[in-house]
Amino acid sequence: MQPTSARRRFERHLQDEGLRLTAQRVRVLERVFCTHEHFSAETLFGWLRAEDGPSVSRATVYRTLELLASGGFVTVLDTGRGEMLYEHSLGHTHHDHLVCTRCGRIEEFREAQIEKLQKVVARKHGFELTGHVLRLTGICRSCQKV
Amino acid sequence: MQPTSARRRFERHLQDEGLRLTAQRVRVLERVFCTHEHFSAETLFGWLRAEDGPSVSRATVYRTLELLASGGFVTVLDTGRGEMLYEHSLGHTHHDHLVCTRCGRIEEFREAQIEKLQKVVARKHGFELTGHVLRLTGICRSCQKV
DNA sequence: GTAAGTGCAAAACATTTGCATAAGC
DNA sequence: GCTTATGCAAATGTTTTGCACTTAC
Repeated sequence: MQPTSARRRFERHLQDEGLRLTAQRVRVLERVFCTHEHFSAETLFGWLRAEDGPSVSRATVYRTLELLASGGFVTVLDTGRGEMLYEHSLGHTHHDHLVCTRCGRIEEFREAQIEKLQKVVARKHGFELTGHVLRLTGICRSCQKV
Repeated sequence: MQPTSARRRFERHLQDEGLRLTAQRVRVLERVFCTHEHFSAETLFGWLRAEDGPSVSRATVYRTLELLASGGFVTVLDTGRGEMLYEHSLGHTHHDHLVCTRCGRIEEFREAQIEKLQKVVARKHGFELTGHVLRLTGICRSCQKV
């Protein structure tokens, strides 16, 4: 998905929800769609600060990330160490992560069968499934050689 | 696993690692093995405070939980809400969790088929699998009614 | 006796919030 | 103009840390 297309969608989303289109919201959205890495709110705030100076406040970065997450523009990935990571999600199909505990390398995977089984488990427990975190940890191919 | 047996193992573990057996460490271990619930460091600190008064400091609770986790006496469960939960793990078979995002309720499940698929995914990516985090989030039966 | 462990309070850290000001619609 | 969004700084909540004191070995 192109950044411009993301922006157009975002503008439509704001309008649909009766929210205002502000320079800060647009700037956050565009910066988010400039990167394919995973990033934290704090990291994003740092990027904006470095690139534009004090154009968007820390509070607004947090508030806008929440807005983007609820609108499906970014997905949240819980690292398991007290901070949330984000990644833009338009044009990305859902995936989970494999993390190398030695070098930190992150690979993505898709496994429909696992998704299906998760639904079965949730139903069995009477839960209405809203999301999941699946992170496989291990040693990647190149670290195994060392 | 009986608390006394856990304690014996713990004492052996400390000796093996050249660590000291202190009243605080024993008290934390015993309190941990008294409950089958999931608990946070803060909750555990509260229990100890309520039951014995100021017998173990907050810092020591945190430090001892880390010690217990690294020794495999407790496992850590990341709730995704900025706090870590713990549960004692001796004598428990492996399981994953369902978390209700409304009331915080946690249920355990075991699903061999998912575990098997995880191994397949890891092999496909050339990873040597060492662990995983699988947490399903949703709305539990009683919260759905409200 | 000495190194490891503890307690305390302060610091660190990510995130949230109250409220006055600014700005979209 | 009315209401929402922003910025700031202070508050929050959990976890970590520096350091003097205590204690297991």
